[in-house]
Amino acid sequence: MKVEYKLQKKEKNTNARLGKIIYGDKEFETPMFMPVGTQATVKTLSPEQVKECNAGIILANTYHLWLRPGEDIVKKAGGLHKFMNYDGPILTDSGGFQVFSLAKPKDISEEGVKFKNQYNGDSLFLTPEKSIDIQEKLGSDIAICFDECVGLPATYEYTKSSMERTLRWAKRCKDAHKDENQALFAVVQGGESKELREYCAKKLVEMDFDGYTIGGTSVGEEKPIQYKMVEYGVKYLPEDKVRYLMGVGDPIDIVENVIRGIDIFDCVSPTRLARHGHAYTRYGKINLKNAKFKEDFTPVEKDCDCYACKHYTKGYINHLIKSEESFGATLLSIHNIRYLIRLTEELRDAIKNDNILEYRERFIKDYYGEKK
RNA sequence: GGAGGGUUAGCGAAGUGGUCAAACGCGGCAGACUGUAAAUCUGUUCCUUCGGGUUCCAUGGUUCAAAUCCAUGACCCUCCA
Repeated sequence: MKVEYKLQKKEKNTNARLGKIIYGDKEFETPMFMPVGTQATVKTLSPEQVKECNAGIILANTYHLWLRPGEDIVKKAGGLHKFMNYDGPILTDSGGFQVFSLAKPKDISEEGVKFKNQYNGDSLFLTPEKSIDIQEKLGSDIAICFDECVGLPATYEYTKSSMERTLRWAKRCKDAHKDENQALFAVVQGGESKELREYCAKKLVEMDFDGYTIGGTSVGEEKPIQYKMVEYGVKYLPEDKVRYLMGVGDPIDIVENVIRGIDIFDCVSPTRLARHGHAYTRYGKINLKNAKFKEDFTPVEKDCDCYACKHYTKGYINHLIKSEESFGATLLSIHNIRYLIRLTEELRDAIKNDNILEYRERFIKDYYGEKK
């Protein structure tokens, strides 16, 4: 089902925006956080648990589902929604991040990117057309143009030529894309360069996509650089189209980038950190594996409304994580996802009240201040 | 009663004269993690006032030097009576 974006309100003092994603008869407010479910599952959670966190869109991955179980099988199953039993909107990433995380520079050509199947060693070749074909077969609601996510540091020359190729790939994706029920978003690249980011954004807007994403961040850059990349990327994007910052999910980064005009975020960290025993809290990140929590029979966060905080204690979760019981990862994933979604809910309120700068100040004081 | 084998750090287990404060695994204690090659990875784990000190069942011995060789004892395991 094709999603639609409506801008509702702009915050008075910043570029922050309140909007909504319309999905059939359902509506989801933005800014929003999308939980990541790479392999057609948000790791350790059932779709019911994901929804209980008040999640809207979730993200799945073209590359992984291409390799396993294969897009034809998902299609045969009735599409991604039926396959994984999720009736909310689903976005598929194009495999562009895997160009960064899995492929070597020599594997990338104008035509596409060579991969080695990690499960059986087969040679694989992903192209813009192939990525779109897979995403159409998967039946996601939002497809992403195949891009190259460039790691940092990178030379200006490489960043420029890669970005130009990403633009050509975006055109090929648009030409290949046929499914009218599926939205297609394009990725702004251009590394740390103002000139390249702005150029890329303008060119993509000329091609006219359903939404735009800022890519090439969350690759290990310093925070101020990330914020600049977003500012450059967002500047020439149309107001009536949704803006998604790919891979970003550190709480402070969500606050800072909402202020800069981002509507959607995704990040693996709430679920990965959960599996590794960490929890986000208003007063910073805590490691539930630490011995000091063994006899702490209070919830992870006392005023959190998530299932884990309503029913379980730090001491119990410490026990589960130390015993490698998967329920520990489930509880912390629920908490961390709910934490980030709650953060976006608070940011939406701040936009409604035109006091997002005050919100940021309070957030930083709490999150990075003296630990309680 | 006889014949073998064994006892090493919190646990399991290497090491069989010097390069051994002693591999490795587990456990413990910490740390990292940003469009998921990640329920993974890294550090650390006898004591220390960082000079050093005290270890490899116990005691005695051989040797310049012993976890390693010898003697005796304790305990454990297997087999034979």
